[in-house]
Amino acid sequence: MAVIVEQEKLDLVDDLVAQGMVTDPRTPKGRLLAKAAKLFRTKGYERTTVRDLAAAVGIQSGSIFHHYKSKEEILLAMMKEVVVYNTHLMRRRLEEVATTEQKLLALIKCEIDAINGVTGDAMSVLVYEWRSLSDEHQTYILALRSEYEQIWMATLDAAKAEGRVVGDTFVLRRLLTGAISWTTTWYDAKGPMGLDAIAQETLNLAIK
Amino acid sequence: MAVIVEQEKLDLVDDLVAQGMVTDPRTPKGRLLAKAAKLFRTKGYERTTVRDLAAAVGIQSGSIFHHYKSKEEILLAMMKEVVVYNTHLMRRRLEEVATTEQKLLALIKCEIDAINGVTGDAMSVLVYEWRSLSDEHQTYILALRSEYEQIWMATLDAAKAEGRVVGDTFVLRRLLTGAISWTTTWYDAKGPMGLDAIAQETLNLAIK
DNA sequence: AACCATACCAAGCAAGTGCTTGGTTTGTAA
DNA sequence: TTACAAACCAAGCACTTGCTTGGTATGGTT
Repeated sequence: MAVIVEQEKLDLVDDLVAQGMVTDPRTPKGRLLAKAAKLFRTKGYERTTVRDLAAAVGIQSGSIFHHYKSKEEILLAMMKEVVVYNTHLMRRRLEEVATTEQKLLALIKCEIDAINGVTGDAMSVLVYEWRSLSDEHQTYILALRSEYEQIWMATLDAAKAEGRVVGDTFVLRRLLTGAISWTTTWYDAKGPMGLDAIAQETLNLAIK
Repeated sequence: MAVIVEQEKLDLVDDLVAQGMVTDPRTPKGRLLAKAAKLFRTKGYERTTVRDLAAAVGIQSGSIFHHYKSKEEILLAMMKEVVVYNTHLMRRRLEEVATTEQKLLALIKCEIDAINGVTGDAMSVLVYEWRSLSDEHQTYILALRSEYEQIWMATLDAAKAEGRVVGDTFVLRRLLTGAISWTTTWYDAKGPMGLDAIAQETLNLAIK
């Protein structure tokens, strides 16, 4: 089962690579992006120099600019691709379940997975480093995320209509965003609690 | 009533200033610290230069180092003082109520207030810029926060004992931390929803 | 064999960074 | 008036930053 799920993710990556929506992680450019995500997450974007990036992939600092024309473009590409990938993944996962409660759990699982799984580095960067983008790039990423957010709101509103949610769904979504984003700071893959358990506890907060 | 509450805060500041635990905001050093908090929050610590800080308070960049011996020491002092202040404030507020539910609401209100009120700049910096501290200073601030966290855990455990909380209190605290911290990114003082209303919604998530 | 895009190197530049230094002003208290 | 600490200036140093330039190596295609 877990293998099937993982296979689904790989297929999705290949799909998106074929459509030119994300960078192939097996190319030098893709490996640079992955290393950059890891460094930006642990050290922060500003504290990470292009020399750090170059050293991490084993090239000269100037060679970075063969792949990206500026440091900020690396940040932008990273954020763009992680949003695209997780929006597509979420859509697929939603189609696999029927009830509103299951859909809500699916959304929560997706987001917890996104920020603690393979895309965790890029997601953390997306959440915590957006101020390092130029104003126009911030606006661009925000627009990209709007589709993702609409899916969330539709599901929460459905749950509200069924009486499973009390209070304002708008506020609820933002409280959940914070709660889930924050897991990146404390979740320990080697700890006793798995991601599914955390997702279940989060769902318990959201619904009655 | 609001006036009394505000007066209580001012008295607390004076107390802590008298004890040498926080910097008097009416001194040049204190004003520098406040401006630094605002800049660090909006631009980020790394993106804010000592020349930015100096310009904000109207002095030369070199004069910064008369007050603090390094840029990082400003960050450290800011974090230290905001933790001390809010821990003391939380203690006072807890003494004013009796039931566990009231205590929990008091904690939530305190934290939401801390991150969106007068100490909001410094609190946001505390939450989102801790990676810019050296390792030993990170450890130091973490230790400072432990008392604060113990108060939270004691209250959540009491609520759990009363059957008002389901699930693990440890996880609950971290989910709440994230939810509340994140409000800094979306709360709008001019918006329709007040801080008390947000606190109430947050409490509704936490307890049955 | 000729071509060409991809990936990279070696060297360095212009701008900006945190911080230092030696000296000056200002307010306060003896 | 004198004494002195707090607050600040003017100038600049040593270093790091993102990025540029002109060129080279490699592997696949025609």
